[in-house]
Amino acid sequence: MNRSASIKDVANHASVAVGTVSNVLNYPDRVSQRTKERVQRAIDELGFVRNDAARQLRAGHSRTIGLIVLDVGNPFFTSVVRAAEDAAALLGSAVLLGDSGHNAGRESNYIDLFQEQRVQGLLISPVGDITDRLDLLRERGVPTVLVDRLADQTKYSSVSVDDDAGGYLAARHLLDTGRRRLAFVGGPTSIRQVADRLQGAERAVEEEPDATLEVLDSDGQTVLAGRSVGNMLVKRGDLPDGIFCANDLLALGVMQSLTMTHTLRIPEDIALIGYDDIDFAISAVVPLSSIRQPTEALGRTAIELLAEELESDTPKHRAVIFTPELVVRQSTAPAKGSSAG
Amino acid sequence: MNRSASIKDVANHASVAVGTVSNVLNYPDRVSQRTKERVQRAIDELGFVRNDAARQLRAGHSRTIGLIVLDVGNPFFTSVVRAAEDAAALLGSAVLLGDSGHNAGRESNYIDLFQEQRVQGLLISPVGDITDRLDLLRERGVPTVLVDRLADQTKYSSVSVDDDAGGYLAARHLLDTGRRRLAFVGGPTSIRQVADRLQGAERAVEEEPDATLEVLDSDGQTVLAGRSVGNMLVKRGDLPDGIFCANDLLALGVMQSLTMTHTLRIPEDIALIGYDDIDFAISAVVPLSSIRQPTEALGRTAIELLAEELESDTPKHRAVIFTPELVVRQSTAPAKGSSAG
DNA sequence: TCCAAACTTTGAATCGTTTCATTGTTACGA
DNA sequence: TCGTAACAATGAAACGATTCAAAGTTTGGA
Repeated sequence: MNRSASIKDVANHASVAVGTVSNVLNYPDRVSQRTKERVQRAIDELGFVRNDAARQLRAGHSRTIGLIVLDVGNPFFTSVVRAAEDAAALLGSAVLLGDSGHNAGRESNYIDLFQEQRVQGLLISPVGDITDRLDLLRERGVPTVLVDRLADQTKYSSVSVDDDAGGYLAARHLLDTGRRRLAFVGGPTSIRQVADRLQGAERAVEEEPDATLEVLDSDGQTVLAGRSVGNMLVKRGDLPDGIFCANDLLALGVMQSLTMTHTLRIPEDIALIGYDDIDFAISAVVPLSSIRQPTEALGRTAIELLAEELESDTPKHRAVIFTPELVVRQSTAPAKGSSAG
Repeated sequence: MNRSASIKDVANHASVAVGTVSNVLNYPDRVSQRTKERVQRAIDELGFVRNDAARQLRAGHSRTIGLIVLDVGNPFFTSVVRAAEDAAALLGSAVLLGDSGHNAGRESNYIDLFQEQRVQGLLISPVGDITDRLDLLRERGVPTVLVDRLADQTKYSSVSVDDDAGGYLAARHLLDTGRRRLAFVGGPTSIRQVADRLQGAERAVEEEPDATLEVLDSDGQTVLAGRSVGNMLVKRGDLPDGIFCANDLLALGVMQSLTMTHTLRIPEDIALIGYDDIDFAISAVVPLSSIRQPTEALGRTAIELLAEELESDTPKHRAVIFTPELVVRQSTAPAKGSSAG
């Protein structure tokens, strides 16, 4: 209804010039105590709130950073988002969050929106290969940092996690606790993350001459898919003694089907390790060992890399790759008296 | 680096007036085909992108709606957010998302930010009682709709879910499937939602003279808390034949501890029903019956109520209360030949 | 050929803030 | 009393898009 108060209204009400009000807001040291108080009172009485659009128009840029993730519902991204928000707050910037939901159309809409908002920069976990679009952004002076995706380092900075190392960690842990007949359960290896984790696991297994690794395909990355694989194993017999699942949901499914038999025990008969360390991992029937990704570091570092690009004019990009972390719980406790290492 | 192109640059490049460029963008029908094409070419060549700050300054308001939720990681809110975004898109507005994380400070920061952004309106699931703050917003002409919280209808519109009805649904379902010795497992009843669900359950139990309801307090709303309660029950003996948990995590915990004994069967010996219908409910060892909240409807309706307030000058508020829905799965299958209803 | 109506295009004014050159004020030593 | 340095306050210009009254152009009937 009644248009909100402007800096001009405040100036009139306090009987000062608009420039003075602006100084009170932005450079309090330049203003005398008396004036400051008078202006402050006017601000309070009128309930004045800065109009960010006008600020931004004058400044030529906003104080916001765009962040587009593939799925806010995914704990991995939720955690990244939170860390990014906190890191951005330290720089005095706010984060505009967009959820593409793995949908290129939504992703594109958010990029449009953020461009119109003149965000300072963009953090994005892209749906597909949108380097063309990002190249354009770069030309327009919108620096971009790729999240959870390795980038052409001559063009972009990026933060990602070394999935090969994660796979190695998981398999190595199974081997270290005495297991030798390993199985890898994962969705289609066309998913880069799955392929990398498998590759890392193979690398570990090759270090032990007497160890083997069987690859079991799963129909998706869900609890139900894991349960099918588990049921298949139980029916088939000839069980592995250590199972590495490409994510925790699969692992929980496998755990359900194995424990449902009431004859197989975890970890005594079969050790089980997942990936992602979701909240549920610790509360599984048998607490699930897992590989934790440093999500907070991802979010924080993404903002820091963006800040670097904003500060320097020399376009020097960096690809920061984090190493995931092994989280040991009961599901991989050593089988026999062998030392836990 | 190179300041991005303005509408003036486009006008020069196409040899037309700025007003014409604006018309091409906003009222294409007013512009001749020839001119339109010329302007469009200039736009493409210069890579012109509208400056939203300038638009907004002129328009006096933004085309964004603020949405502050308690926890984006919570599937309940994730779903609400998504629905709100889609509904807002239909109105040509974008949603600015803020995650208060149950923290009043963060919440306040977001309100400040959104006010500076001159959002058209605010949807909020408030941390505590911030009606003072919201009253101020209302005076300043920022309509607010409360989400998942019943509001003073003379002042605000709100969307919420009837937890009493949900509790009734759950308990009634246990009774309908032949159970008579019921137990309610929930965190502190100081949480309104928990208290309401319990109250609804009590209402249902009172309808059956031979039914009883035992209330079991839990230490929080987690899987682990549920497991403690389950373990306690198993140790104690004298088991109920139907358990209603105030949320699915508790129910999954209870399920774990009961099935771990390998002597109790769900649903034959004890039926179990949760609340929220999280993704995991369907993939539990025994698929979990639950109460589903209409999250999409919540998000959509919140936006619609806001739109109503924006359109009419008469401040007429509405409190829309949704009724949750029973989702029957195996965990509450009828105990004995009794008809499933 | 002329006129009026319909259609196009123009460009100055406006939104609210920040910036900054200019003007005004104060304090103090000479 | 004067001069000047330090400090305060002023207000016009600028940012980029939209609006709208006014001016310009086209069309077609008389």
